[in-house]
Amino acid sequence: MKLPVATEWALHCATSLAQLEVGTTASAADLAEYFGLPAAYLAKQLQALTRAGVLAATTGPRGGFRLGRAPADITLLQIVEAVDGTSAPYECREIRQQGRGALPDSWCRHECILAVKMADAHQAWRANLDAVTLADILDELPPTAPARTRKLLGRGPSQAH
Amino acid sequence: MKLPVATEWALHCATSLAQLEVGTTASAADLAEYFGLPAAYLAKQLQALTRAGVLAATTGPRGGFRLGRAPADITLLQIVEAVDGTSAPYECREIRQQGRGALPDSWCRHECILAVKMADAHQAWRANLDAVTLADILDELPPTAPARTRKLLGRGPSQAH
DNA sequence: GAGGTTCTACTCGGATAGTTAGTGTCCGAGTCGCCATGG
DNA sequence: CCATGGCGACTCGGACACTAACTATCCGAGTAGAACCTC
Repeated sequence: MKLPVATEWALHCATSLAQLEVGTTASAADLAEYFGLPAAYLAKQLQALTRAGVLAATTGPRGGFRLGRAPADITLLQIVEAVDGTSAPYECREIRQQGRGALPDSWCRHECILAVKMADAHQAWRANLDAVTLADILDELPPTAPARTRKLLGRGPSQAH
Repeated sequence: MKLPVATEWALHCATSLAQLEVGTTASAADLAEYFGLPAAYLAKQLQALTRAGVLAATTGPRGGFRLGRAPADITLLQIVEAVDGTSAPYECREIRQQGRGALPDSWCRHECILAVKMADAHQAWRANLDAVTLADILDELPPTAPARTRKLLGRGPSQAH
C-alpha cells in the first residue's frame, strides 16, 4: 500500500495556491520550479486536481492554476483522492466462494466480515483526512508564510497601465 | 494506494487456520486448493506471516502451518502488515526544502504539517485494524463454520497405531 | 516380535522470470496579450 | 491620439516510452514418517 509520490506534490501545490491573493494564478512551470519538480508530470497531476474541482485552470498568457473553491471547502481527502483515485485499497474478490472450500450461497448473504472490517478502517482513514481543510492547514503556518509565498510564486492578473 | 491481492489470501488463511483444532496443521498446498489459489505464491505469503510470528511452520510429512499465537492475540493489522510491510503509504520527501521556494531550516524545525495530518490518518487506519482480533472474527462466523472447515481442511497430527 | 537403520516422500524456504501500475516525457489545440497599422 | 486587426507566445490537455513493484513460478535443503532388515 503506497501512495503516489505526486500526492505530496498535490498537497503542497494546493497549500501554496491557497496562500495567493484571489484572482492570482501560478502556472505548472512556476510551481515545478518552486518545488524543484518535473514540470510535465506535475502538470499531469494538476490536471487531475482540476478535473476534481479542487483547482481551476486558465489557459493563455498570464493564465495558470488557482483554487477552485474556498480553502475551507477543500479537504485533504479531496486532494488525495484526486491524484490517487477513489477506489479502496482492499478489494474483496470473494475467494471464500472459490476452490474446494467454496461456501454455499446461503452463507454469503452478508458481506464477508473481513471485507467489512477492512472497509471500516478505510472509512476511518477517509474521515480523518476529510476533517482537515486547507483553511485548517493555513492556520498552522507561520504568519509570515503567505507573504513569502506570494513574493516567490504569485503572479497577479493583468495590471498594466 | 492499493493493497496486494495476497492480503485477502492472508486474512482468509489465518481465519481458517484459527478454526482448526490446536495441534492441527494445513500445508500451503492444502490452503491453495481450499481457496483455489496459486500454491507457490500463496506459500510465499505464508512465509511472510511466519516471519511475523502470526503463523508457525512445521516441515516434513504431516507438517504445515498453524497459528503462531492465540487468536485473541492476533490482530488484522499484524496480518496485513506482515504481507504488505509496515511502511506508511504517504512518504514525506521534504519538497518544501527543495527548488526555488525552499524554506529555510529555521522554518522546518517542526515536521511538515501535511505529513503530520497524513500520518494521523494512517494511524487511525492502523488503530482500527489493530482493534480487531481473529477471535473477534471467529465470533462473527456461523456456529457451524469451524466444524465444516475442520472437515474440509484440517489434518490432525500423527494418529497412527 | 522388537529395535534400529535406511529410505522415501513430503514440507517449507529462498532465488528466478513475467505483467500491471506508476513515473516521466513529448507534442498539439486553444487562448490571451501585445504590437503594428490605419483612421 | 485612439480603435482595430493580426500575430505571437504562453497556457493547458491528452497521447506515448520507461521503471519499479506485485504476481507467478521453479528448484533445493531439511525433516518426519514409514518400511525394511537384523537380532
